[in-house]
Amino acid sequence: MTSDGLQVLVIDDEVQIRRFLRISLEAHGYHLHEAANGAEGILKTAQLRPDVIILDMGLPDLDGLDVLRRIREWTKTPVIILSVRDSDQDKVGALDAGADDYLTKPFSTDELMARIRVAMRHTAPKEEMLIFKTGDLEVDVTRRLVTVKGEVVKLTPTEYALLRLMIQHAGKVLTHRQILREVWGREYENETHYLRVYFAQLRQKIEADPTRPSIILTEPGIGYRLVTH
Amino acid sequence: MTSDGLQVLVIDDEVQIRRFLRISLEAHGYHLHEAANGAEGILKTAQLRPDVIILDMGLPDLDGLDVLRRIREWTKTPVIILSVRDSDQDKVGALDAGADDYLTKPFSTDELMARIRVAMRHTAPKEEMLIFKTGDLEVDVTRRLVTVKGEVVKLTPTEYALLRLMIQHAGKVLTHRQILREVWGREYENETHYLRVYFAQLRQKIEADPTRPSIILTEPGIGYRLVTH
DNA sequence: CTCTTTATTGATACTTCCTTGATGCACCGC
DNA sequence: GCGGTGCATCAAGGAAGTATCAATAAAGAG
Repeated sequence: MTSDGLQVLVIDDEVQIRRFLRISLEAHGYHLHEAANGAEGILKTAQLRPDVIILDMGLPDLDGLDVLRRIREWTKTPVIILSVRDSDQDKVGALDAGADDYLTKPFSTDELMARIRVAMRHTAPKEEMLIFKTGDLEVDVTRRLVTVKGEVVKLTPTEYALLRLMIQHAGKVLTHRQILREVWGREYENETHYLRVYFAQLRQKIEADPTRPSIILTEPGIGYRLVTH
Repeated sequence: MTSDGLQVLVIDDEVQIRRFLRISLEAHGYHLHEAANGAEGILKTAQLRPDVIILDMGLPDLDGLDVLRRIREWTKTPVIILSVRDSDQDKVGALDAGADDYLTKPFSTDELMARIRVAMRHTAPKEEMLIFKTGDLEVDVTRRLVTVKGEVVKLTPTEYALLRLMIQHAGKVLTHRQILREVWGREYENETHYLRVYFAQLRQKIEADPTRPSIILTEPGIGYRLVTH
């Protein structure tokens, strides 16, 4: 379970609860933000775009339900309610107002963590097609598929890493040093011969006329550059 | 809130509970289906494609968790767990196995209804691939049935898990690491030898010419890819 | 418990890729 | 011209990765 970098916003006025949640959440690899009242919670939701919101119903300024409704006006970010109130009315009201879950205090850390994971699952991982194109070359980064004029081209791991790096910095000149460091590692910084060999191989595979490169250009004495059309 | 025509499948062996739920759910406009044990539940899930499943953990034939896992092999239909057990372990186990919610008996009708509505909100209107085809290969994930040129092929549990993973990410390259982590577990991440053995076996069973694979391709130094024709 | 199936481990032949050196070309200053 | 520098290309040997067979250990069915 890799929860690294996932942002959680806790909206709760009680310092102890926030501290408690900070310890638990950070132990599980989440990144935590805090808001001590409803207005701040709404503001930070808009600013930070968290992946999950944990909302206490008992806030000093606004009613928890109002906060939830304000948030639901423009985002579907999962909201997990914490509350001391255990009545059906409260639960149904919150859930129908757009909450994704409702936990009654006192709650167990493990259960909260599990329910956060459930909420995370519901945020659909938007799988966008990352396809880079220039001239006849097409690189589908999500599938690791390279085609030239529609024909699939087989690249070795190193060749692909090289092309990938050039695409990542398309248009910019990358120095010999930078390329060697990124693809081979710091200790290969002076092996400029590798570059000659591999750029030659790469051009052989992706350039229409390898002797007259149109995609990856040589910047003599500096490095290489992948052009964007 | 129009819940007309929405299909709910209740998997529970207790007649009283089923009757109770029938009354409550039909009063709210849902259409209810019943299954009295785990096997029937799995079968009806595949046949009826309900919009929500209510699953009791205490079934006569199978463990509720096993039923959940079987269902989760091929569909993301929301599952709400009912259970007499209230421990963190049970809750966390079920939620991490793919459940969307967990209610402890006795529960209130209103809360269950509200949580069903939440589950309904989460149903993404997305097309699921229940039978995967490529070339001569056909895999029915709801029945765990694999055929090549119409002939049924017997796969071991591990072989099937491997094939299913590849299908789930059809077209993409899966790294050795990813495959090992998903099929065998995190602690097997470096046992690349397993991949060799099992992909060889799998190809023996599903490829027309195992020496010249056309379905599962090797990406040397990276991993494997299942092609989509 | 015995028999059957499946998982794991080892050995070996094979393929692909990386690394390295040799060679030729182009450009520049002297 | 001449020698130097940087770049492109080719090819060979070794290193790393892969396919396959087979034997043993472990797990599951009856």
